[in-house]
Amino acid sequence: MLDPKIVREEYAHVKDAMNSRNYPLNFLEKYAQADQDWRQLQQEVDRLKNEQKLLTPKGKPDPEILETLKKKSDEIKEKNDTLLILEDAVKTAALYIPNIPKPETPLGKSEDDNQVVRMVGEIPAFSFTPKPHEEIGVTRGLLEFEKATQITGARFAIYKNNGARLERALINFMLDKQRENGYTEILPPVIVRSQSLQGTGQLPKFADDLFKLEGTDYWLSPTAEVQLTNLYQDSIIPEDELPIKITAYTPCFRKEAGSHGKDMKGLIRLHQFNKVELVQFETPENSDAGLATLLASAESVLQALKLPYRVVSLCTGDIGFSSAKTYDLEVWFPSQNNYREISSCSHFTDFQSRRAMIRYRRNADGKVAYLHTLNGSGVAVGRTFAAILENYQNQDGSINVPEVLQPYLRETLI
RNA sequence: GGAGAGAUACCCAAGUGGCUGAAGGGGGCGGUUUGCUAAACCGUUAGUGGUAGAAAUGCCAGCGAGGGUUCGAAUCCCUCUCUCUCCGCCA
Repeated sequence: MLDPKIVREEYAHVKDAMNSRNYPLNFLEKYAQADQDWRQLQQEVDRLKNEQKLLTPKGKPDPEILETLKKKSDEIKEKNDTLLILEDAVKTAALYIPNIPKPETPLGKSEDDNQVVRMVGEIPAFSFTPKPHEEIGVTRGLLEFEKATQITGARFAIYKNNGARLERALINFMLDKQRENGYTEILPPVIVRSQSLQGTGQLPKFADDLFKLEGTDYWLSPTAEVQLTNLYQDSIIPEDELPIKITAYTPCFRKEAGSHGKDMKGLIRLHQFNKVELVQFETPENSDAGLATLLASAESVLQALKLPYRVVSLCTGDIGFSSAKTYDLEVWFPSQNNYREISSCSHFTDFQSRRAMIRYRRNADGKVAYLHTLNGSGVAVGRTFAAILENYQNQDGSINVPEVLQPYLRETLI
């Protein structure tokens, strides 16, 4: 949610921001109008309520005053009904307006305008044609897709034997790594309620991307960002406790609506996947530095695994709804001869903290203010699994186990 | 799943229609006393959300959440959520 004051006072700037995102202006316009109407009537109703209060005697009112009070009450009731409708309109409209990109976010219309910030690691040279991970995984008995389709449906996978062990090793490795990086480990529920999804920005606009449990207000969480960020919903944190850095491994569930036919093979795009998530709460002064820390923490996983990757700064047309600035980490997939997203590290400014009411008490003046939230994958486990299979494959189909995983897996070759 | 009890401010707790945005206690903060500490005593202390304002400050909301009754609701009615106790079931 944007600061209402900014929308009122810097309307042109907000409008530019929406344009830079290719975001239709009608949401903003609708909001601005509703906001104006609502404030006007709010003042009117407040005034009437105050009059009513002043008129009300301490004990039982005499008949004459009672008449006046009744009239006043009717007037208030009528206007208040309208006010409630307007208030609802303002609140709803506000939830559909995306965040304002930070000035450093490159301008651009689509992912083609994203900027590669740096490339890290060396792309492996193969003396043979590298196979795609789903082929290696199935041949090697690590993955099974057909059975998963029978049991559940398309876009699900089964990990088997050393495959299951590798996935588990990766989860443990990543959590340990993030603990070294200063993140406190959390094991949250994977089911969340609407309000939490609204707090982080998935609802109300992106309900179609989520699985809802029938007959309840429960949803399968699409990312632990939801649980971790909402761990502090509706709270006021003393400044001394900041930054708060937390991490969690969770399964994530996404409908992948609108991506029919895309990435149908392998582990790249599933309805259920494992992810280690990083969430950070920072003061506005420290949040930019916080994003750098978060990004470095995500990168540390890929560096330790010696997977080649690049850092991409997403342009205004490509950053997510809630984000003001996003770096994607993209890992090298030899079979696709391309980089694929494995982590997305975002700066949300006070957008989520306004929605979820996450505030902090400033040391300087004792006042309460919205803090800044950041999050990123640290990193997507399934895609890391896939990247290891592809980058560490041998001609005979075996896979070298990355050195840092060997203590976890107790194998050097699988 | 069955039966019952509860949710009031930082904590405990009083409050069944107006003088209560809230008694009392604890805690916190300030002070008196004191060699220091403790005790005692005196004083003081709701955070928050919205809105108007350059600000000082004003106004409105707010007693688990949402509705309703009433001129007026912490108090009466309805729905929901959560917590606790007992029984049943279960990893």
